[in-house]
Amino acid sequence: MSQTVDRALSILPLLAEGPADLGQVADRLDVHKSTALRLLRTLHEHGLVYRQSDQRYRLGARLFALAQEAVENLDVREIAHAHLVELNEKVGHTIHLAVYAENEVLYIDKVESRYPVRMYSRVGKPVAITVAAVAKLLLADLSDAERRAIAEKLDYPMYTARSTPNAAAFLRELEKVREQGWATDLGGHEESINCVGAPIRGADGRVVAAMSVSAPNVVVTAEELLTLLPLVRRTAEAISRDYSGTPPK
Amino acid sequence: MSQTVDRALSILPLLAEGPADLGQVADRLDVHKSTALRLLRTLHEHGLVYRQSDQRYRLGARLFALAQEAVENLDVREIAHAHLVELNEKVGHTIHLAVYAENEVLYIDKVESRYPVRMYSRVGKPVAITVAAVAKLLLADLSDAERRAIAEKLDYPMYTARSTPNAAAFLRELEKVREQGWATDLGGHEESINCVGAPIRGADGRVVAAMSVSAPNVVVTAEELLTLLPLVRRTAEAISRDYSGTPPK
DNA sequence: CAGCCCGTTGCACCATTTGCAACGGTCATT
DNA sequence: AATGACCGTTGCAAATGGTGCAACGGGCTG
Repeated sequence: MSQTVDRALSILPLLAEGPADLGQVADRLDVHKSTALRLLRTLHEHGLVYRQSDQRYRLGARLFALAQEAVENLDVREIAHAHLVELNEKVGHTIHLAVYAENEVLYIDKVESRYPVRMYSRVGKPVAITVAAVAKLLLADLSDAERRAIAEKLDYPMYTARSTPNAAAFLRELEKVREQGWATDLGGHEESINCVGAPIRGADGRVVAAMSVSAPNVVVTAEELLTLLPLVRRTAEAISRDYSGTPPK
Repeated sequence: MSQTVDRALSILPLLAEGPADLGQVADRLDVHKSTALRLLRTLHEHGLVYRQSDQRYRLGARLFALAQEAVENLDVREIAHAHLVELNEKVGHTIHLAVYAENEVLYIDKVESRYPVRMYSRVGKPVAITVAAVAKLLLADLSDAERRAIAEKLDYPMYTARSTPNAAAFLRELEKVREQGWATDLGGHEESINCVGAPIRGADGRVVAAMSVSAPNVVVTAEELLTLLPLVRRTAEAISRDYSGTPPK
């Protein structure tokens, strides 16, 4: 809608591919060098772009700060965190929290091992959306039409032999997840890793986030992991209650 | 330099503070609502901004993708990664890799436990710059003037009793690190956690990155951790050699 | 030393953006 | 129910701000 801003922002994904010099940026944008220069300068002032020693431009550090802050003020995350830590203390395994936004599934919190180090793993990346338990939970809640539309647009990489192979299988899986109210990923992403997950719902019953417990085969078998399901579900429900408890002020 | 882009980008840090509606954005930018609307729309199209159900705007998911990709094509990171994994297999503890850019110290890689999950911990945040071993290494390499300028601008939060208390102490510590060519953080950030770190240098001898090994007291004492120093330094040197080996093409 | 390439600057023109005013919807008040 | 306030949205005319051009200067190569 705004040509100038549009051009400026187009520089970012371009630089995401790798550093580029002024000429390259101007070419790719199809504008005059002087125009590209001014846009880059503005981006630079805001720290979104950074000039390395060979004069080429690269993405800047401010992006991290922004991404970080974006995740920090997600209210679900804040409310859920204490519960996740508590669950982690009980079961010891890795806990993930994820949301669905704008066609992407994002991990927004993770609790691992004893000391709570936050990790935004693969954030923004094609997050194994076809196999991850949390992804299934989040997508399962969408309308029929949406699910189908998304399922068809996706790729179905065979991470392992147990990965979801195609759209039809994925839709069936989503249907199942929708009905049973929980989801698993049994070696669908990495052969030796299993997950169990449950949805977190807002006051209106819609799924606002999803959580999962992951553990490698060598520590607990898939069957043993499944015995944690009631606990996981109870935790998810506790978070849901907390979350819908105080109406958004 | 470009007013329109400047205004658009100013919206991002503004939204980082929390979601805001059109009116608030327009006020803060000191422009007409219709102007703010157009800017937000453009940001939205690029996925940097996202509209939540109550019509307010928040930071978008694309920011994560960009931050992710930004870190992915840092060449030091790529070169170092294999070495870090190898070291991790030997010592078992958590390994960090960090760089200094634009007045910030950023973690750009981490290897923890057996399966290599990447984590960008506290990326973009005030990274305990006054106590972390990697931060000391990176800052120690700056010029005298730069070090002093930075040291005076910093805050010195007392995370623990062993945190660096003030600028003078920090400068002394940097001097020491500079001379000995390695650094530690002995309970300066979290009481029970110690780190040893070493610098990674480019062909010109300047420090381009820093790495560290962290372990909790309960697993190894500080003295035991220090016995790893030669190994850490050798790894850092190996990375330095790899890094300066092929001149930037 | 000449030639080339790249980043940079000042300038004049005109496309783009801007603020305005007016519309329509939602919500709270009376 | 009706009124009024508030917020997001749109079309338009004015002019500000962005654009491409041409020219400069510095670094590198032949």
